[in-house]
Amino acid sequence: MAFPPRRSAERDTYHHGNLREALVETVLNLIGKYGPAGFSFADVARAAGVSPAAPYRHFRDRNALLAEVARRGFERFAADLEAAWNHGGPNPMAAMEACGRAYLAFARREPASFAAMFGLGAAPEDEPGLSAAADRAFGVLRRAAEAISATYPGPNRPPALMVALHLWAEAHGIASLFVAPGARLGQLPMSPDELLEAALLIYLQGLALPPGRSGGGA
Amino acid sequence: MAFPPRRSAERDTYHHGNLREALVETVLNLIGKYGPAGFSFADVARAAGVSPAAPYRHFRDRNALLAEVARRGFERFAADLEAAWNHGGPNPMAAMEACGRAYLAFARREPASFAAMFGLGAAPEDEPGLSAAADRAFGVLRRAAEAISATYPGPNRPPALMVALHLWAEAHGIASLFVAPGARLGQLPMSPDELLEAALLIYLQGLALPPGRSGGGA
DNA sequence: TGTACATCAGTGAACGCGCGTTCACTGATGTAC
DNA sequence: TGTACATCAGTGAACGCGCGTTCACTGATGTAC
Repeated sequence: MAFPPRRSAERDTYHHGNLREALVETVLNLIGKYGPAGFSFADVARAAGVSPAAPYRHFRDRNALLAEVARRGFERFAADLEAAWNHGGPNPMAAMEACGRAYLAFARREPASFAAMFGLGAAPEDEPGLSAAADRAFGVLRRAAEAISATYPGPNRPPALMVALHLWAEAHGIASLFVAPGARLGQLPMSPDELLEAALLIYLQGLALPPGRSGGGA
Repeated sequence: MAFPPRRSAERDTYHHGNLREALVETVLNLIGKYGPAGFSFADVARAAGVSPAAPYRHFRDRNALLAEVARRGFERFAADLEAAWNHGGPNPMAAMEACGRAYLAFARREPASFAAMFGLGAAPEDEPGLSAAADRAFGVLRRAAEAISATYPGPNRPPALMVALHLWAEAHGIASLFVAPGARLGQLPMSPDELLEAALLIYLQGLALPPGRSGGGA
C-alpha cells in the first residue's frame, strides 16, 4: 500500500507540534480503510505528512503504536460504558441494556479502534497500560452485573462475575459476528441491537428461576 | 520472519506430489506460531521446502491460500458441530450443549484455523466457497435451534433463527475472549466450557417464560 | 509391452520495490541569567 | 528585555533485506498408439 504524502502545505512549521496524537489518529484512518494489517509504519508517517524517521521519536515500533491506539480505544470504550450505565436510569436492568447498546455502538462507531483492541488483525502485543485499560472497561460491566445480581433474592442470587462474563461474551459475539466490518453473515432477521436486547431479556428472565428443567413445556 | 528451509532430504523426488495439501498444513503451523499476519507467502514456500515460485502453481496469492485454509476450517467445524449434535442424545437441550462444547473445543484444538476463519488477523477476502462453508457451519446451529424451538408450546415458541444467533454469539464471544490465543482476560472463575454451559442453561430457562418482568424477586 | 510426446509441477535466478531502521543533521523552542 | 545555549522534534539520505512475482527452464508423469 503506497500513499501520496499529505498535502505538505498543511504544516508550515518545522515542528509538527502534536505528532504523537496525529499518528494515533492517522492509524485509525488507515485501519478503517485497509484493516489493521494493511499498512506499514512508513505508511503511517507518509499519511501523517512527516518523514519516515519521525515516528521513532514517539513510538518504538509499529506494534507500540498499535498498542497505544488500542489502549486509547479501551479508555473511550470504558467511558462509553460508564456513561451508559450512569444514564441508564435507576433500574439496573435498563441500565445494563444501555450498556449493551453502548457496546455495539462503539463497535459500529469506532470499528478501527475495535479491531485494534480485540486483535481483529495483527494483535498488538501487550504494552504497559493496555491490559489495565482493558480491565477498566470490563470493570464497568462487572459492577453493572453486581448491581443486577443484587436485585435477586439471596437464595438464588447469581454470581456477579459470571453474569458479567456472560453478558460481555454475548455482546462481544454479536459485535464480532454482525457489527464488525467483514462480518461473514448476510441477512439478519433483526438489528444487532434488537438481537442483543432480546438475548439480555431472555437471559435475565432465566436468572430469576432456580435451576431446574430448562425449556420444554410452560 | 525468516525460516530455515525444511530439511531437504525430506523430499527426494522432483515433484512434491501433494504440495497443495502441504501448503495448507504449513500455513496452519505458521499461524499457530506467528499469528495469521506473521509470515509471508515466501515463508510458506520455504517452510514447506519448495522454491518460492512453487506455490503459484496452486494458489493465486497469499490471500487465496489463507482463504482455502479458512474454508477447510469451516468444513471441519461444521462436521464437528454436526457430530456433536447427532451424538448429543435425544434431548435437544443436551445436544445443544454438546454443540457448545464442540464450538469451544474447535477453537481450542485448532486455534490457527479459528483465527483464519474469523479473521483474527488479516481476514481473507471472500473467495469462492468460503462463505458457503461458513453458512454450512451455521446451518448446523440453525437446525439445532429449530429443534429446540419446537419443544416449546406454540404460544411462546421462540423464533429459531433468533435462538441460533443468540447461541452462536455467546459461544463465539466466549471462544474469542477466553479461548483464542492472546485472550486479554486473566483469571476466570470457571472454565470456558462451564461458562458456556451455564449461559446456555440460563438462556433456555428464560426462553420458557413468556416475556415479562425480568429478574428482581423470585 | 515400448516408445513418443504432451502435460504437469517443480526449479532457481532475476527484477524492482518498499520496508524498517540508522545517522548526522538542522530548525524551532524553552530557559537561565 | 536580550542573549547564549541546551534540548527537542523534525529532516532526508542511506543501508541492507526480503518481499511478491516473472521467466525460461527441466525433471517426472501420464497416455495414445
